Amino acid sequence: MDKKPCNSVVDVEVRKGPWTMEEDMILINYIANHGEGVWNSLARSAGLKRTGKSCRLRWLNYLRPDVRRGNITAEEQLLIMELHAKWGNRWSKIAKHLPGRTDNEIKNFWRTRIQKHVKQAENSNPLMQGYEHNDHNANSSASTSTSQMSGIVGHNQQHEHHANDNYSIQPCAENMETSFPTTNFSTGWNDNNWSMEDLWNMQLLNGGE
DNA sequence: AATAATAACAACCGCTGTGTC
DNA sequence: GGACACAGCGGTTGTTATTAT
Repeated sequence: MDKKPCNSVVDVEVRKGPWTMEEDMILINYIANHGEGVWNSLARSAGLKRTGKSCRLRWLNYLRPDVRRGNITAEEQLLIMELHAKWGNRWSKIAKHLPGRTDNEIKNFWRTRIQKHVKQAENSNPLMQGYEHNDHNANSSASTSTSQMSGIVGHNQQHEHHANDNYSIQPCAENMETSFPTTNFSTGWNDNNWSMEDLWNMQLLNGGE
């Protein structure tokens, strides 16, 4: 990392909140031409009124071409649970074993879906009580937790059918492959909701400049 | 149909580790 | 070795969408 005198972006006007399509385009174009890294200066050079941190996060979690979105498969769920049982909240470490998934996505998935069911299961089944402690104690038995959690996945499926009609515990590398390239994460259209395909198509049309 | 409650997700914040000067 | 800037991580919050009443 080189260390140059660097006027803080914070001094200037800093935009916060949801990214606009225009900002996304600027970021994509800039990275396509100059590559990623040195995020603070990137943000300035690209003319984005965002912090480098914000740019990095947006790129890593959302704009990167290899980011997979939506529909976490049953295999991925199991893997997440297994790795979480092993490592605890080491989201980035877990994410490395799930190609295309981001730590943020896995973290959100865990907190919003799995943890909820763990709590429910705990209330109805004392056997589950060891699991949540893995949040704080990553050394608990992985195999025990995982096998118990499998039941939860099944339960989860019943509630998640709207999100993934293909849920079934069977080898679904095929599912993953076929669904990935055409995955459209949009749930609707508004100023802030466009498909990555659109953005990348536009980027290509612009000739990357 | 309107409203409230809940779920899901995107983004921000604070902290820590690392490299450079 | 200390100061600084950047990168990365994990926790938390805010917003939007969906479901239930």
